[in-house]
Amino acid sequence: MMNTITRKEEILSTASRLFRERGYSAVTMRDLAKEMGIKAASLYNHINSKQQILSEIVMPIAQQFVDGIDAVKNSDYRAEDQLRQIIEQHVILTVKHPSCMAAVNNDWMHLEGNLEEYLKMRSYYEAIFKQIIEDGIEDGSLTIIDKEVMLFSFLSTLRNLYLWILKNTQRNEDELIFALSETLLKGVVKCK
Amino acid sequence: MMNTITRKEEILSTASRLFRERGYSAVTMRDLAKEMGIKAASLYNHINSKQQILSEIVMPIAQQFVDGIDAVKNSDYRAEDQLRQIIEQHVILTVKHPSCMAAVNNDWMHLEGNLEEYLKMRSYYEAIFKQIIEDGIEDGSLTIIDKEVMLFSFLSTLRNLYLWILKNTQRNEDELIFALSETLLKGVVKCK
DNA sequence: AAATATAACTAACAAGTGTTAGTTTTGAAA
DNA sequence: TTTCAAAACTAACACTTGTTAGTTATATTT
Repeated sequence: MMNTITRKEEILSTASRLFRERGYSAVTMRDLAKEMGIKAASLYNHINSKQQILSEIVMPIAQQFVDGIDAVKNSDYRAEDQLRQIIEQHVILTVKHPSCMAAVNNDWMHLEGNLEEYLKMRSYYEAIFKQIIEDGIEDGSLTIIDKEVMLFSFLSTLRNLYLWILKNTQRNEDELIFALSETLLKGVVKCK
Repeated sequence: MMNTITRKEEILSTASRLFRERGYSAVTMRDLAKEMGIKAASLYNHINSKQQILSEIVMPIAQQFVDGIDAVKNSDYRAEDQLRQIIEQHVILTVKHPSCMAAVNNDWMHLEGNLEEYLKMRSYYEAIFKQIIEDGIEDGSLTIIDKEVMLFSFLSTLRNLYLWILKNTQRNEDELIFALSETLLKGVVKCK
């Protein structure tokens, strides 16, 4: 039980970086191998297919998001704070796996065996997110102009987070969580 | 001077749809041809290369965004309303060309001859956007927690707009502009 | 009807694709 | 030092890629 990085993990992390830079289809097994200093055929000692690489990058992250939003939804916080927790969860997972997040957002359509399962998880995540928004409307803490637009705006910003994190590596995680929560929840115009 | 759709325009619009659905690299010239009911070689009577198709989809839209934000910046409106105009411009352009917007966002890295030019336009656009935000801070209309995060959040939502528009074809354009402006500018939490 | 330009076609190319089979190297356990 | 499994290698496969050359069909103009 050691903490060493296996060759397979190395493949997954190199692949996720290349997928982010060029997209899944534009990365060949020879590209990936060259980046690791080996030959393409050698990759198959560790993985079964290119498809499997994508699945192993995307699916575990998708599962973590589903588990995370379930935990938030089942917590005793009020809706407004549940939204803050969702933001926090996004920041934490994205800081940990920025390139995997890119694949989740941009390369999911190239999943084959897991496509249906992935889409179900995605719908489920959005449905719970929407329920939390509706809870907030009901308890009176949210002024929603349009709850669909709000959901869309939150998800857009959160799904793009990996780009922000790759460009601003130096900045503090807690600061980001705070700034994002304030910006998304309270907006940017001074209250009158 | 007729208003008929040329075969080349047909190629560009079919290609942009396929690029949106599968990504540039995953769409072959044979896929594109089959979608149009012809053979791949026939495409070359109208275009010079696959690369050129991508350029002709991405570059004109990028140019329109640059021109548009210049017009906004040079207008006499106050910063807060300039932000509303940027949102409006995004909605209008995205409703008109949703699949092109997808290519601008997701396939720009596969530009070859125009990559540098594209990146310059993108940087320029973001710089002007940032200036408008700074104007708003200076004139006191914006309470900015973090202006970088604000810029990021706005751009993330606006760049994803094509997804919203493709899913909500029935909804009114002006309604969307209003809802987006309110959500992004004023946030979602009730003012105290 | 003849001529012409446009746009389709078939066939093929050279290069690149994911993947497999079989072989050699490597490095730790015996 | 020998043994042996893990992981690298070379070579090749069947297929797909963007693109070109040369030819035929289509439809408009003369």
